[in-house]
Order: sequence, then structure tokens, then C-alpha cells
Amino acid sequence: MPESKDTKAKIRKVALRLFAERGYNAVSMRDLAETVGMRQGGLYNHFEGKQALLSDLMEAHMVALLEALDAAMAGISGARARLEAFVRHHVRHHLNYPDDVFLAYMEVRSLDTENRARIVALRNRYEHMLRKILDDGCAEGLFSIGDSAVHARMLLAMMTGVTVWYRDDGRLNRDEVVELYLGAALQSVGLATVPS
Amino acid sequence: MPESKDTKAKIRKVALRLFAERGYNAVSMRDLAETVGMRQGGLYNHFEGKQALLSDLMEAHMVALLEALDAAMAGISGARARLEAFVRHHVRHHLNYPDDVFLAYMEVRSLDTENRARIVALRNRYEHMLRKILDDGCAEGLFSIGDSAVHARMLLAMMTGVTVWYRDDGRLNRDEVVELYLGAALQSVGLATVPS
DNA sequence: AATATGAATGAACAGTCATTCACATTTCCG
DNA sequence: CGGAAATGTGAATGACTGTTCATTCATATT
Repeated sequence: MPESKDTKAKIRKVALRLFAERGYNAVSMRDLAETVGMRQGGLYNHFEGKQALLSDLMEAHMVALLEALDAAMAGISGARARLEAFVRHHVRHHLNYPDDVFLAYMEVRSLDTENRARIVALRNRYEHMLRKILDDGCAEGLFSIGDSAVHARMLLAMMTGVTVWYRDDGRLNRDEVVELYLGAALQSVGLATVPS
Repeated sequence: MPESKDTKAKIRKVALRLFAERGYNAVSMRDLAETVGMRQGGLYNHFEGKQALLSDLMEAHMVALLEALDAAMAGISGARARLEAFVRHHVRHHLNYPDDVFLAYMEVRSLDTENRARIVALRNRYEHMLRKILDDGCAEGLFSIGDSAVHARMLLAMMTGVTVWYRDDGRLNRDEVVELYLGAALQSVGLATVPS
């Protein structure tokens, strides 16, 4: 069988979708195995258990998110350009991987203590990158915001929320949505958006 | 017994906290009863079941939120003043009832079809109020935003996120936080904030 | 004094949960 | 080709799930 080797990948793919759709606690190992096309016992040849599977998915997403951020910011300097790059990266990544994002956001509390600590640390690193950009922009006298820590959280919440409503068959395509979020983000720090 | 009559209220209070803390599916009726200080069977003298309890909590919150909005907006005219009133109301209400808000946001998917439809309808009514304000502001030439429907969702996600991080023993008090969100919201629609 | 009500109990119900395990089957490699 | 390692099966485990119910009891009503 040619596809037997990527069973692990298939389990992850299905688990990601089901966990994101119904929530971690509402998905049983039976549901998961059945959707994958196997019996529940076989899952344990690939993962230690349900908790390990969740943790694996969330960590993979956070690492991918941070790597994509590094790639998006490489060689870009200046607070405004860096903010633009951050927003574009964030919104685009969230549009491309809505299930990953949704899972990482909603199921942090389903992680046990150790796993949660690791995921939250990665998330804090991400948040700190944005806060640094805002601080730099304020130091340069470019941005006008009340509090960089709060503003970073405001922007992240605003942008992450795109996963809640965006649908590919809707009125707007992904590029348009990215630019809408970019415009709002720039105005929120006191920068006028240039008309296209 | 003076306190036997408000058992129902106590169940709601405890359920709200537990559901918000651990998630609907992670709280058993035994957990709930034990925390209230009774046995599981007795819960069913006050609520039809777990689902009815969740639905009851969420609907009560949505109704309270809409009523508070009506009160906050009464007699206020002009797009800018109405936007300010909306933002102040929303952030303050979310700071005052973080568990209600968190539950209503996270557990919509745990509702069965009929209950979900009712809650989502209430939520849409709320979102529409904000969108109307944005449309009016654009029509008056006051606001500068790309898309009022998207911008309404951006603002709501941004403001609702306050429940995720705010702590009463933190660096900022509630009034300060409200004003920070107000400033960001106004700038995001292209309005300069007046220095205090 | 007799009766009705609201509320709590604790046991029982039929399922479901994640996980384990002995046992097939398949796949890979020497 | 052969045997070992990887992978899948199906049954079993004990704990936990939401819900029901006969029963008890204190209070309120007649």
C-alpha cells in the first residue's frame, strides 16, 4: 500500500480539522480513528496519546508561525516597513492555516501544565516581536499609541479574529482582506494610509 | 432556610465560572454539583440539563449585553459620539463580566442547533449596531475605513480580546484600559485622538 | 392535623471515554 | 526467500459521562 507510510501525517491532518471544528474534548479517539479510516488502537502506534497529539499539533503550528515570521521580516528595516511586514505575514498566515490558528488559540487550556508552558512561551516570543516594532516606532516618533504592550495585544486580537469570519467563497479574496487589515493596523498606530 | 431559595442562582454562578475556566465539555455535572455543595441529582430540580444550563447562561449574557448597549447609546447622536459610546460600553462590559463574555465566545459551538441559532441571532444584532455606526461615520465623511463590515469585526475582535489578558492586579486599572481601547479604535477609523 | 410542594439524596442506567494488549497482517531489508 | 520490525485489529479495561428515579425531608398550605 503506497499510502500506508504517511498514516501519521494523515492522523495529524484529520485531528487538526476535527479538533478545530468540534473542540479537543468533543472529539473521541474513536471519531478520529474512524475519520482517518482505521481502528482506535492503531492510533497509539503513532502517538503516545490524545494529549501528545494535541501538543504536537500546537507546537508544530507555533514553530511554523515563528519561522514564517522570521522569513517575512528578513532584511526589512524601519518601524513602518516592519509593521507592514508583520501585519501582512500574520493575516496571510492566518488565512492560509485557519485550523492551526484556531486550535492554538482555543485549546491552550486543554494542554497539561508542561505542554502549556512550552506553547505559551512560543506565543509570548511572537507577541514580543510585535511589541518591539511598536516600541521602535514610538521611539522614532512615528507611531502614536497609548501603550505598546496593550496595543500589541489589540492588534493581535484584531488580526487573529480574521479566522472567525473569513470564507473563501465570500465577497473578498485573501489579498483584499490582507490590505484591509493592513490599513486598519496602520491607522491604529496613527499612520495615514496612502491611497492606492 | 434563607439561602435555599437562591440555589438556582448559585448553580448559575458556579457553572459560569467553571464553564469559562475549563470549558463546557471539561466540566461534569458531578464537578458542578460538588462545587455548588450538593449532589448531582439535585441539579435537575433547577435545570432541564447541562445543555439548557449553558444556553441559559449564554442567552442571559447576550440579553444583558444588548440592554447595556441600549442604555449606553440612549440619546447620543453623531457618528463619533456614538462610536465612543459603543467602545466605552463594550470594553467596560467585557472588563466587568469576563466569564460571561468568554463563555459566550468560546462555547457557541457547544450549543445544539436551535440554541445556537438564537444566540448567533443576538450576536449579529449587536455586531450590526456597530456596523451601522461605521456606515454613518463614512456617510458623513468623518471616518476613513476600507470596509465597514470587516472593520466592525476587526474592532469587535480587538476589544473582546481584552478579557484574555486583563487582570485587576495588573499595571493598569479598568478606566485606563477603556481609554486605551477608545484611542486605538478612534485612530483605526481615521480620527485623531485629542490629547487629554 | 392532613396534605401538598420544592428540594436534596444516592443509587442505578446505559453509554462513552482514553488507553492497553494479545494477536494478525503488512512492509521492509538482508 | 525469511525473519524481524512496523503497523493494524478487535476486544477488554476501569473510570467517567449525563440523566433518571424512588425515596426522604422540611416547609407551606389547606
